Amino acid sequence: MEPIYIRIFKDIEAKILSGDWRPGDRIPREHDLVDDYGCSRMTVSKALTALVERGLVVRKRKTGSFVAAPQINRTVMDIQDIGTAATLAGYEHRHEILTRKIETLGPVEAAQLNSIAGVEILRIHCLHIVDGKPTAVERRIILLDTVPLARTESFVGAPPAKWLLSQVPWSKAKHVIRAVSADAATARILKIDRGDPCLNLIRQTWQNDRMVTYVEITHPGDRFQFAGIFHPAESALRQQP
Amino acid sequence: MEPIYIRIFKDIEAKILSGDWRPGDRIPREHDLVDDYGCSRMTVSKALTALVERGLVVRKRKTGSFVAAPQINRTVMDIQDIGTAATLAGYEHRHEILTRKIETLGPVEAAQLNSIAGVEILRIHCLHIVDGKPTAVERRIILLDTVPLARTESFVGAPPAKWLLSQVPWSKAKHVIRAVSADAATARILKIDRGDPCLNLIRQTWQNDRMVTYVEITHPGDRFQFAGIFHPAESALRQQP
DNA sequence: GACCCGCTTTTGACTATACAAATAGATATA
DNA sequence: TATATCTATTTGTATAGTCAAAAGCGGGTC
Repeated sequence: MEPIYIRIFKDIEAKILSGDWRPGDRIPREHDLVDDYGCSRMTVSKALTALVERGLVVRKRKTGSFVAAPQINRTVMDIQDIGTAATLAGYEHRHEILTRKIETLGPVEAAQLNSIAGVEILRIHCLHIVDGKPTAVERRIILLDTVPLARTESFVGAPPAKWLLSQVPWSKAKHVIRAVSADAATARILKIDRGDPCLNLIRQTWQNDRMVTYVEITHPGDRFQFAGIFHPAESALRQQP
Repeated sequence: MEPIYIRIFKDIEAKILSGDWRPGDRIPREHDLVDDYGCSRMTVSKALTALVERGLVVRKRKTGSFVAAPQINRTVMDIQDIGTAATLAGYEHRHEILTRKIETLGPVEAAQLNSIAGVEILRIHCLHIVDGKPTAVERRIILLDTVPLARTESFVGAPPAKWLLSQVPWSKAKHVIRAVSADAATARILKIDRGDPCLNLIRQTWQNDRMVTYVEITHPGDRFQFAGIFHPAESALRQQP
């Protein structure tokens, strides 16, 4: 028999991850959940505390509890929203959409992504420019099945990573980081020499086992690095500021 | 006024991070903590739950709660114990200590590491060989002040990363990941060509604001990558298996 | 309008207690 | 001796409340 607080946790998590409750939505008050589940407030509170810890919920006295804005707040992901990182470091950042087209996923790529051939995808190539210098090429595939709104999104206002994050909470992410030599096309776009070392990041994201996006980001080795400071303690205890 | 459960959390955390209570040591029973702090068992339990979440404590019915074996279980770190990663992937792994000497930290390096010149350090160069191929050069500095036992450790049995982990729990870590070209020395050791792309990882670790170690690991780009799958949910709820 | 005051809602911390589940160690049995 | 059974200990979940702190809201005063 599953503990009640875990049932509550999973129920709410499911509502959020499925997109049923969207970022900013208010979630039921503790008292209502007490009524719904027929349990004590401590039990509800335990579930909500875990959801805050998980990063899906924010709570505020008097106002209530809300679905949190999805955030890349853990693990490597911290490092990888180029725009935010650049802004934080005090640099000016802009991006250019190089190509943007709707296709169907071919069999080879489907196998590679562990997805199914024939589904509709949006393929985007995007260049990131930080401090006036080309700093990353982003080659991305978005599954239109999972994110239908992407079909009409131009990505001019916010780059794909940022836009996606505001649309879809992720439940699983896979990363690969490697060093590669620049191929001809990449070298031309980034204005570096062929063969120069590049930092290559691949990220694939799922929402409840439905693939959301696959992206490969290539940085010139001399113009970018991933950096992060980790205090493992911080996450466990979160006193209000 | 700080909540009691946070006081308990911090007290125990401090005992563990200072090395006062060592991995495997039993920590006071909940009932004893109740007496010590003059609070209810629920409050103690909340603190202990947070410590489990933080990864510092394991609890077991009937037997009690214990200081957890330090583990690299979060963030990028998952990926970076070469030996473990190699073994998991089914490869044979061994390492060779190339050089090992005790020095004092020079002013330039001290500034670079944000440490103080003149302190005694152990400098180690180490080669990692996976599946018969040289896969990483590790250049490491260990502060003998913080880790006195390192003075007499040969690192033949366990490579420095693993040995350190068993000795010192970390409270803060800083990472940098970049792509670089192999310099002459690195190329020779790794048996690659000068200029080949390499994945370069720098990690600096502290225990309570005392620096523990600084390490730079260089991988041939074609022979190594960091990969990881993240389920942000897992950490928040930890049901007993 | 600008400011202060108090009311009300909602979460935050905590208590004292109860019973359940796991299990190490002792005891009894074949 | 080996195995099954019991028991005591310790954590795990849950209850049903209390009091406190934050903060939105409205009213009154100047």
